[in-house]
Amino acid sequence: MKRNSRLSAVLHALLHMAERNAPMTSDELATCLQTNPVVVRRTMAGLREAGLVISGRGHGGGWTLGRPLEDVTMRDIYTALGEPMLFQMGNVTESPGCLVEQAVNHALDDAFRDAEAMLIARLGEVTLATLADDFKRRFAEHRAALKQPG
Amino acid sequence: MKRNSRLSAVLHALLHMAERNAPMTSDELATCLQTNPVVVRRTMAGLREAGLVISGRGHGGGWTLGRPLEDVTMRDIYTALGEPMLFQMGNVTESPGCLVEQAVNHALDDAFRDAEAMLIARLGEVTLATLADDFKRRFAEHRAALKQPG
DNA sequence: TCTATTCGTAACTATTATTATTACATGAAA
DNA sequence: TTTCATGTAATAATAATAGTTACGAATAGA
Repeated sequence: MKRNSRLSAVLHALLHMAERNAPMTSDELATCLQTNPVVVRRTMAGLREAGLVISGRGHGGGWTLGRPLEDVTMRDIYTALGEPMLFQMGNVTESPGCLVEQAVNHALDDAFRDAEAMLIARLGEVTLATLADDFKRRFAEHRAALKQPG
Repeated sequence: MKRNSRLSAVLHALLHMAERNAPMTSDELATCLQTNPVVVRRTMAGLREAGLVISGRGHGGGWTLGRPLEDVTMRDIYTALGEPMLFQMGNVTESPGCLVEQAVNHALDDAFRDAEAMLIARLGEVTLATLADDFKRRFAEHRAALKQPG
């Protein structure tokens, strides 16, 4: 059931970075995300190009956020990742000669395009700050639950 | 770029069946869809269980539509296919212990769930008859273009 | 300068999901 | 009873993704 998880993985990484003042190394992030440091570098490369994160080499190097949490939406991240296909099901042929297939593709494209537009708009409404606040709320609840069990 | 194409393939197949009065064999459908007859049988099995198509064995056997075109929506087919995942990107962990990951998953789940609901609703609005009409329109246009070139 | 560290990236391997194929059993019609 | 066609399990091939190894380049500190 585990599919392309880059978007959620990246969000996860960025929030962990936000919790810190110092740069996080690819190794640390890889441990957080339960993956490989090279995969981290590969994924973060797109974000670096978009200015969302900054990387530094050598001693004290690693990954830092490049913009305030309020200024980065999930859509920005989606874009920086190269706008990967959101849908599992695509059309088979790009320019089908079969008119039956054209009719099918047209109907599906319409529906999928609208849903995708809606999804992307939603991604644009949520900033990293929103997510960080949600995390803090969960953290507070978690601590309260520990203090007052039962 | 070619992903799970079952929905479009099945629609394609059903419309070809609608154009005929006799049953179509798995081999014929496989040729239409540029795939393998066993894949056709496997895919159509779900539709048969849902009563959307009827299969017959032996001489004169093959696949026939089980309901009028007006009574079958794209959503019915989606359901008969076992409601496959529509989205490429899922969350990594189902019940993550990490609170950061919980916050991320929650936000993504919200957005994806809404988009999925919208898409499924749209699929429910389009019947096979709609698609067949669209095909006929395209066919008429195609013939007109052939008669009057330039 | 030398060394330890850390990213950057190419090349390769492993894993997983999907699709295709083979093989054979079952059922129906001529 | 022969021929045709589906039903389905088992297996192979393919493709997408993720993981690994290896090494170069840059940076900071001794």
